[in-house]
Amino acid sequence: MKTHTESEENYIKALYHLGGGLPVSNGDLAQRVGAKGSSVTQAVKRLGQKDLVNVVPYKGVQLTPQGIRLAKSILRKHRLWETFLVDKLGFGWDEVHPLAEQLEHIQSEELVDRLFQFLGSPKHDPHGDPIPERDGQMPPVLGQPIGAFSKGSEIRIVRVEDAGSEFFDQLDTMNINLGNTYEIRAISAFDSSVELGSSTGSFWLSQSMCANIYAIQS
Amino acid sequence: MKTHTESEENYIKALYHLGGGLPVSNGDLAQRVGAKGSSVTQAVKRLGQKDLVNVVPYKGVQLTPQGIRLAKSILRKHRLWETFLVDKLGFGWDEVHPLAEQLEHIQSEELVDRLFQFLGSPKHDPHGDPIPERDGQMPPVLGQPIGAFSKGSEIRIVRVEDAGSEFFDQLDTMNINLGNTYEIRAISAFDSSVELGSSTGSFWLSQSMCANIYAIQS
DNA sequence: AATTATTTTTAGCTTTGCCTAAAATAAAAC
DNA sequence: GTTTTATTTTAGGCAAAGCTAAAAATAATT
Ligand SMILES: [Mn+2]
Ligand SMILES: [Mn+2]
Ligand SMILES: [Mn+2]
Ligand SMILES: [Mn+2]
Repeated sequence: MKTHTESEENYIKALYHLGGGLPVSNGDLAQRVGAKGSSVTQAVKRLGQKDLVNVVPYKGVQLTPQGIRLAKSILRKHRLWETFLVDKLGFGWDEVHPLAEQLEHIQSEELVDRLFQFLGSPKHDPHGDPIPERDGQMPPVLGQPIGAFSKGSEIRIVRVEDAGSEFFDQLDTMNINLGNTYEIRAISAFDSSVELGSSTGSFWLSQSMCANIYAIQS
Repeated sequence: MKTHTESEENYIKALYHLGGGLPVSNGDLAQRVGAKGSSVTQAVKRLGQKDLVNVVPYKGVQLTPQGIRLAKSILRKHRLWETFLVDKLGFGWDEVHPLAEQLEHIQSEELVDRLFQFLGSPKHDPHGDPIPERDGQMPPVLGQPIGAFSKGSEIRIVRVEDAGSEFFDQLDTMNINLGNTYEIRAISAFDSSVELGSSTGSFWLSQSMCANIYAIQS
């Protein structure tokens, strides 16, 4: 198991996020990692030499099985650190991403294993995203967008999309957290907004908000 | 408050360790960071441009006040992470240094502050080394080498030198830990080894071991 | 003081990783 | 089926960070 640079790991993670094993275009990758297309061209060339990706010029880049393994191990670290930051250090879930972006590159199998144990062997991170297992297996991606439920459903929030800090601020303002349960009281025929009810009252959620909040029947 | 590369930070930390603010020779610095002299020459030139050091060619390199501030902040992070790894994740004190060497470069004031709190505002790390305060103040460097105490003294182990993994292994084998208390039962006139006694029995410590273990009268 | 030995710097090269601008290719429009 | 547009790759630069080998400066010995 070789050692990789931070840049390389960020490319691998971006590729996994965009394609999950399928080919990704130069442009999309450039956008994701925040670099110019020309930089991406040479970056993936280097990754190809390390057998982490397959490159077909003008066509696209694709993770190899080893690349996928690496991507998952980085994602595992990222989400474990996010869990640590929120559960143990009390960070807000909107603050942890950039920090995990750094911490995910710390190299130590032992550290990851111990962190995993210390956190109580979590299956999902503070946003409800699945934390890859040690062997690469992925826990289920939980929930459906709130808009998918019908009136009268009892639901529990299990996941939120990473839709930017304004979105997280809105969640905090509305006191919406993972684990909260609501009843779907009404669905607007006009703008598809949804009225959620709980013991403490009820409130309306815009269609945009609903699309980024995932729940399961409870 | 600019952002620095990992390499730069390692140079700054090495300079602080070697000179603590006083001039350091190119050779000593090269040895410490594990690079060749020529690499060091340009590295310190870069650091000089950032006003972190003063360089006098052929004479030596010296940390500026800003350099010292930075060095302390890195040391603070290093020792806080070591404390985390030992206290919370159960690592042995011989294993944590290389990991802290990576973690010390994570950039976030907020993270350091929260970690500090989470660990119970520690003043010393798992080896008994002082953890710099937020403002740069240094807690006292505790203890004297065991060889400095006289027969009959009641002592408590408060610090150990970082003298390599074999040293730590020996400590573990002998079950010597920070906080342990002993009575000095005898001091060999032949080889300066020391007999330490406790409720569970007694044992002899070589002069080399004694020189790397620090204690206070208790 | 002159010579030798050590240390430090310079010069020149390499790799990673990013950039801009120009050329080449693929996709879309006419 | 050309022509135009968009995407991708090449070419050429630059900075950080390391290296080796040669030159220069300092320190140590005769
Ligand atoms: Mn990252
Ligand atoms: Mn997450
Ligand atoms: Mn380090
Ligand atoms: Mn320490």
